[in-house]
Amino acid sequence: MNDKFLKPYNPAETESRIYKLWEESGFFAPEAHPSVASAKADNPENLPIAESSKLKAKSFSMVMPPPNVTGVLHMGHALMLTLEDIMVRFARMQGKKTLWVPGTDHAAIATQAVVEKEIYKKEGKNRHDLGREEFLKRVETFAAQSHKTITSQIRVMGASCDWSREAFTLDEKRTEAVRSMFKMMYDDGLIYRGHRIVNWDPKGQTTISDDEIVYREEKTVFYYFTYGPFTIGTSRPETKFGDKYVVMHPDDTRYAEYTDGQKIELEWINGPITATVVKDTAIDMEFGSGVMTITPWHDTADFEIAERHKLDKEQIIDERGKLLPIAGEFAGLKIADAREKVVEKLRAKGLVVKEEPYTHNLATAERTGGTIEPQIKLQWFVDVNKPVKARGGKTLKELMREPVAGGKIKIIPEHFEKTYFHWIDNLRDWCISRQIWYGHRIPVWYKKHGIDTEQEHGTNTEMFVGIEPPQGDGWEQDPDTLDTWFSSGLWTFSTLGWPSSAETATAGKPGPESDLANFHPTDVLETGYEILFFWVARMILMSQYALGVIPFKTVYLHGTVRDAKGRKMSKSLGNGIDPIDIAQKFGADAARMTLIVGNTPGTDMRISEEKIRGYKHFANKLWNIARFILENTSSSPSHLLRGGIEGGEDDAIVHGDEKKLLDEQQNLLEEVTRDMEEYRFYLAAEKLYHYTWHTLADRILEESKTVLKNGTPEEKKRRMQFLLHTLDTLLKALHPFIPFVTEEIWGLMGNKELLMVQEWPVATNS
RNA sequence: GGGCGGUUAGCUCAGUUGGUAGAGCGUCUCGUUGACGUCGAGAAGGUCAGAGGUUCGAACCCUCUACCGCCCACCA
Repeated sequence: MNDKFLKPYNPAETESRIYKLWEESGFFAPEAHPSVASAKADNPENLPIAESSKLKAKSFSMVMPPPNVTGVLHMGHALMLTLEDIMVRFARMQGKKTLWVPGTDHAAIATQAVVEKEIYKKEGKNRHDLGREEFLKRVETFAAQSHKTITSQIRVMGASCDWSREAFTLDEKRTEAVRSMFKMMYDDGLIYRGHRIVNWDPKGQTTISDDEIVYREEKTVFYYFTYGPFTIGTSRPETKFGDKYVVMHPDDTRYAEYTDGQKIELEWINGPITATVVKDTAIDMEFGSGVMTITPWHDTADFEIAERHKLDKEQIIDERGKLLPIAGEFAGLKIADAREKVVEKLRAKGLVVKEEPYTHNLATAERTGGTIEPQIKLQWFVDVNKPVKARGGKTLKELMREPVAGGKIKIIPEHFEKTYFHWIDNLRDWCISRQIWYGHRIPVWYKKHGIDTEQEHGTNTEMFVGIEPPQGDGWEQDPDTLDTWFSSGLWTFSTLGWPSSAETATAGKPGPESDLANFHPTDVLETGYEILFFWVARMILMSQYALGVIPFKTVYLHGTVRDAKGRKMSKSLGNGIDPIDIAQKFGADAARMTLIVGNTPGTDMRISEEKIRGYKHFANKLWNIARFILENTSSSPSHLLRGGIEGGEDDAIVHGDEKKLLDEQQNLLEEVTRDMEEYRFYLAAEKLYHYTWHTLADRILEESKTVLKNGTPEEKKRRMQFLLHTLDTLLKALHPFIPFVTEEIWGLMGNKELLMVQEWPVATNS
């Protein structure tokens, strides 16, 4: 027996050494990367398991949700890595050709916001002070540093991913993919440019998507003003300057005497105006006075009414949140200041009817906290309702909905499918342009042939959409960048060689030897439920559209990791538990076990250091079990003892007590295997934990003490065979969950091959 | 306003197709230092949120109610 067993298990001394061993073995890579002829990554056929397994031809693939290069990993990442690594190690031990592609996400707006904040804090400068080029340099430096930290942290957690295929959402290959996709969608008429009302974040100076909005409850005042013969209600007096349409429901008997299109002279904020009556069913007769004026430039609902009736739209507020000249004496004022002053003036004019307290939800930007000010802007959109010829005339919405509705994609837990459908059914066109600098610049170039009347590009501008910049002089690239989810939507196939591998193929089918052919669709997509819409839906959209296939067969959604009190872990609360810290203190195995046991999919979980400490003890318990077994079997030649279990000349073990114990063990393993195949890792882990501690250690080892002391030579031998066999088996079964300590023990037992590529102890169907 | 989830032992949570409730931690008692930087044996502790229904039988299925949480939403 190795002397190491005389001391308690020491994860800190063990884990990094073991990871290195794995990484250098080349077994993380299922086969040579098409573009990398690394000596370490070209030996899949040497996988001991691949030789013997009937499942040799099967593959298992998964892409890692790329962590944002905004800093460091948190517990949520640790959970993700653990779950995925369990699936991957399980598949590998089943003899499947297993690929797990790691990567990181440039996370456009999130990363830019972090760097901007940092620069402002240190130097008091904003990005415009630095200029685009210099600023991007800073972001890239930060991202590179962050990338380095993150990839080393992924290793700490024990993730057995294929580093030879690592990707970044903003690297060269992914850029090619993004541009190809943009062009493809543009050529299909799915991407268009238009004046639409968008969510403008005055603080971040950019457009954001509907999904990046968070609503905050705000107490304000609801005003009733006299507007000619009407009383109108509003919570936003400062936008009312341009209001020249007064809208009511066509069925409202109170206003039956007014007709659609009727002109009315009335006194308003800055003097007399002519208002036009509009009848529209969007009006809620019950709310306020049943009459409102509209501000199409700064309100989504108003914009839609204006579109329906072809009304004029005027901008009242500028991009910085200040009033424009249309506001007369109030021009240049900030919204908050203007509000009071406008009310004051109206009050002086005797036009204020009443004021009442009012609570509503204020839209704010998730990243910057700025109050969203809707604006009409020229933006790029993805049309989700336009039939796609190449896909049988189905719309993107339908392409997203169908595979989930038809069961081709299974979401775990199932109830999220409802949420998914609800989201899709309410989906509007996706605004993909962002006025930020960090990200994929929109692959569109403009050339002016004259002066346009508008500040933006108009009819005198030629436009070029392509993968490479156009030839010739005078072309200028669109200054905007793409929504980060546009590039992450391609992740399942942009990481597997699309579009270049697709080009070499015929009839739209990827070349036979490419990663795309071998590994796409991927098997599982594992991620947090909070990005079901952002990401999962977009991946389905992109893959269904571009390749005509689903991106993955199963979506496993995990919950949020919370602190012991159930609060979200956050920097501002300072209640975060650093997974790397934990791994150093208790071992990555302990952290993994804590994150898995009892953690059902889609449900939030709480963790605390005490919990993790408990699982550190588990690793040590296993360590001592091994020590006991090795100590008590070392007197006999181990090859003799091991031979017995498989039958052979000496099949003593299948008799007597050991037979019962073996059956019990086999039943447990079959149950665990079923749990693994059906994604109940929380149960599998718990059952193995329980068996190890309370069946093997507490019961079997205790009984064995007597047998080994007082039994006949035959009984002793049988018992030793059983114990060694059990240790072998249990190490294999526990390996996906606690890979480090099991690999370490396995090695100390004198095994030459790595545990990570041993065959799973139970035959499986999948 | 719409949708979804939760409510099970002091705490954190399981309970896979309905068969009179389980784990971890904690608490209490006893025992252990020749596998165990400790471990073991045992104990206490739950009318499974409430009400009604289906069933031979319900934590689990159906209806309603209460409370908590989350997501979505353009009521000016």
